[in-house]
Amino acid sequence: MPELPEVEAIRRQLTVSILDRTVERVRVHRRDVVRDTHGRRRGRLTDPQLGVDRRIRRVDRRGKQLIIEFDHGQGLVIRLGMSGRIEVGDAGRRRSVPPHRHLAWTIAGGSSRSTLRMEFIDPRRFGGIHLFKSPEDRDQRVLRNLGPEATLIDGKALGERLKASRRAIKAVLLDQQVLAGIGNIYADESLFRAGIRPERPAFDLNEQDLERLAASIRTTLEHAIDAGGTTLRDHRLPDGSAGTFGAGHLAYGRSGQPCTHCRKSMNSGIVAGRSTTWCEFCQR
DNA sequence: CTTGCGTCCTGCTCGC
DNA sequence: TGCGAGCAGGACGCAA
Repeated sequence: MPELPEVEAIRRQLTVSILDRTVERVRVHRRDVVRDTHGRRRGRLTDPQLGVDRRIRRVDRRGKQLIIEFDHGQGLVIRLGMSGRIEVGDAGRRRSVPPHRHLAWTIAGGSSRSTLRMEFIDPRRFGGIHLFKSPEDRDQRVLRNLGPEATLIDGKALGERLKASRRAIKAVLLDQQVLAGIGNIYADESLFRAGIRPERPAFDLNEQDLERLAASIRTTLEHAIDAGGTTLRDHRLPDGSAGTFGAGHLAYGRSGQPCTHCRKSMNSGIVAGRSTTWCEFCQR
């Protein structure tokens, strides 16, 4: 589930807990979730690559990927896939090991703070961790094909990205090369809020449509970030709390329920190969 | 260039 | 109550 808002909410919490702290050790419980700098799943993994004895100097995000950079320039690009999450807690506190925990970092607390444990957990394993050896390596290799951040898009830039595409607008919004960060939930939410049908060909949108769509993408994502994202099932913030934006959904998951605008029943079907919910009357 | 499909996985929900 | 089918936030690769 993690789309941009979920990952950004995770990033903000992580910044508070782990930024500027030093990694003491790492345990790899499932090495095939990690891709080394050659993109291989079974290459050698070394402590320095995973940040041991290094200070965490940046916690960033690009689209749906979380980025942790250490003070020697190496770092991790974490993709959460469908079911991935990052958990951070007090290392001293004993508790049962969560199932599907693939990596665990122990992070020093410094003079007056407690030692932390940060874990990567991903039951379905659609997610994974890509190692990079420098910020340039990260941008050129791991994050190469990502479009501009969805939070920053405006109507003009969106129009340029769509060009004369005949693809359904929803398919285009889901394409990370066009726009980075939108997934199935926020595609439906943004299109509903902009009053645009998901199956409409991208080239059919005029300037005004594009402005409305770009604006609804930005505001929908902002509100979702502030709510900690949407927790349908798996998404959790690092401290274990859930995102509450689900209560604010106007489209996603509301099939058969009344449209919040015209009160008629919301439609659903498959668009761009994904389950899609929209209002037949309010979206044109 | 497109779309449409299957694939990678686990686990939850629904209908019989 | 039990069991299997279907479906899920994502992203690839392949065939047509």
